[in-house]
Amino acid sequence: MSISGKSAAGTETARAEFLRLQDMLLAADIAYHQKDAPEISDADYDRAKRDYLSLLETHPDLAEIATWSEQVGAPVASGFGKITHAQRMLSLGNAFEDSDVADFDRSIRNYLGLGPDAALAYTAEPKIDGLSLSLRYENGVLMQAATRGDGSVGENVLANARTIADIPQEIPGAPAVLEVRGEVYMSHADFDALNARHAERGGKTFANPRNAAAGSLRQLDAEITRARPLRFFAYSWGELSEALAPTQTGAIARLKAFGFQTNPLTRRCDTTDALISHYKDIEAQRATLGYDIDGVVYKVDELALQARLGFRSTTPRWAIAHKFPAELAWTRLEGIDIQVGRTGALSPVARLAPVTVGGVVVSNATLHNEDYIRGLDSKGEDIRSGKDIRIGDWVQVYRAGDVIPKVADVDLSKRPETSEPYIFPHCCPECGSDAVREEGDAVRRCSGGVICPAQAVEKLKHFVSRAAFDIEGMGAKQVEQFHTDGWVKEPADIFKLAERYGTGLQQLKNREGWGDTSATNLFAAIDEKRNIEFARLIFGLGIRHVGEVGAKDLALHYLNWDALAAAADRARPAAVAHRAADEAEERERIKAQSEGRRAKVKETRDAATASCAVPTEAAAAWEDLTGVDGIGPTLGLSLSDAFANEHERAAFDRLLAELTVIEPDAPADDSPVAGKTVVFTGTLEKMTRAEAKARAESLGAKVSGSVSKKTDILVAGPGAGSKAKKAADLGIKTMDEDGWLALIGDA
DNA sequence: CAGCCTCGAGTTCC
DNA sequence: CTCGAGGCTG
Repeated sequence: MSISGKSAAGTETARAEFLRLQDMLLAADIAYHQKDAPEISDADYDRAKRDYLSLLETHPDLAEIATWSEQVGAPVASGFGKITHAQRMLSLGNAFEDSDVADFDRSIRNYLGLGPDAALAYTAEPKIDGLSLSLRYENGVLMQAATRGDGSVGENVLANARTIADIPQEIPGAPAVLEVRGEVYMSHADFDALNARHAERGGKTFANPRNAAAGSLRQLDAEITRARPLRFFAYSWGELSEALAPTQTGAIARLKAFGFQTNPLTRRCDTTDALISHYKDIEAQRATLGYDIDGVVYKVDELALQARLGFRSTTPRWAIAHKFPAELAWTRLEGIDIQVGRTGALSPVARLAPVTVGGVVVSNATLHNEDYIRGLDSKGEDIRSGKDIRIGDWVQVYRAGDVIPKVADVDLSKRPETSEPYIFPHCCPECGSDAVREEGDAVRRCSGGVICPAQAVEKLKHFVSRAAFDIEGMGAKQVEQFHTDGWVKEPADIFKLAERYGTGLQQLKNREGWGDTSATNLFAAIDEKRNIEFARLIFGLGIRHVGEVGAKDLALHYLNWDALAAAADRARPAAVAHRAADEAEERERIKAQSEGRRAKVKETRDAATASCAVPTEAAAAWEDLTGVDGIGPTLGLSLSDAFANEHERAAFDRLLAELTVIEPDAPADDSPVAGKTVVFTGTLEKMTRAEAKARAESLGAKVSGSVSKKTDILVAGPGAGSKAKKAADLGIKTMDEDGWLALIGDA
């Protein structure tokens, strides 16, 4: 089935062949995704896909009649280029209650140092339920259209954005660089018409306008997007070569003048009461707006204040989304399954009679943990007026944040008489080991450790996941298959796959789910990751409490594997002593409680530590480890345990033998205060303490509350007292607020 | 030592 | 996206 002809006659043949392949792929997708029953073998599917794509390459005109595109789950080699946002596209914090809005206002006033009665204006606008899009204009010409992606890197859907009537192609008189952000959405009327059209032709229909908009915007063929009635509201901006206006309100007016649609329900509000009242207004109009909204967004109006407030790790401090109450649905709870996670956590999942909630059919929902089923929260307080959840119950389901299905409530009047309280298993459903719940812990965990196959599989899934080794073509399914076969028991085995089983690929090729291409691609993808960044390696190990951020912190501190392993080894005696002290303290607490007296915490800890005789070297290594920003005793202990466990350590060594670790660059110092420890004391007149801290940290400085030997700079305002004196005694560089601002170039 | 913020680990559906 | 818990700040 090789196709190469480009002659006129060849083109006719190519066209027919193209349509044949397209039908085959579409049918196979439907069979696979909707009926869960593949009609052709994966090898045939792979071959058809490859031929289809190569035809499309040799005959670009075929794009006009192309309707098949690779689905989610296929290798990421989609037709869209990656775009790194000049300014990150963040999400918003949420408010559900009026009191959350009051908290939002209070924390802003705190941060800015404003009293409760000082003037502070906000804007309020409907939150459109669509997809956000960032449009970049250079010298007034639309150059890029990027989806949000993970917030840092999105996809360029420029060709598709150009087909949207609400998006101007050119903006005369725009700043040299103008990034406009807003929401792509589909109106109810257009959505209904589109689905009717699709249904008529026997095509698939979309579950809701949001999915329809998302599916339309991500078409590889812009002509398909053109036929979809997408719209766009502008509400924000990214990089700008010049400011649009001094206020949010003014900036939105400018965007409107540039030719964008802006939401007519956007209002400026002077008080939180005005915000809430506008929220109620919008909520009342919700059904007649003609498009989906899921709440109201509040923003600080003054842009200078927005700049001062800045951002937390994932959300701006100056904006919040006040969400409408979630849609609810009732259905029957048919069963409760227990899943075993990577750390051994047993999580109950509700199996539900399928029900539509918020435009999506839901048949699974999380039940969180043992206590949640019983009707208790983490503090042991009643959350469902005493009602537990039982199999057979009529339960109320909603999608938390309009995404994750949750079981919220139970209808006791419909409870079967024969029903009994659910008994949470006390042993692991996968390996049979005891499942224990530690004091004060909400989760029950399988104690099987290395012998539990479920934990092993989940650890492997974690290892290949996006933030860890990110091995393309090796997803959950493949990991499960390889593990069942006994080919991959631990991460190191992944790198031995080709050598052990791949000669000629014969064994793999004959398996279900594997074609020639996918096997070759997989081995290439695996080889690619033999060179791995140190932080990804640490994260990939799956040590409890060591997540993406903790792994990065450790990588930056220790720089290479040997240093990390040596630190863990050296600190071991101190780690053991720390745990002994913890346990002694726990025993003392229990004893003190039963004797009705206060626990002697400090004495107990000291005694326990003393009896362990920790060498100074170990104590120093432990101090160094737990002194890393964000690394405390819990994480330190967990790390120490992993390296001290001989099974785990041997597995680490086997893995390391397969890899070349890319070590991080030593921290750059492009700012005069990078890496310095700074203390602020006295009254600050040009900024609040929170602001000063956030600004210093953004420049790579560490801000501390007290002066010590480690302090590099003391910034002393008027009224500085003991700290200034101590700094003088220690000979620490001291400056006033202006000196600091000059140093960091913020004068 | 309490209260905040961030992180980790869990989850669903497309 | 949410919850719980770890770590840091005031």
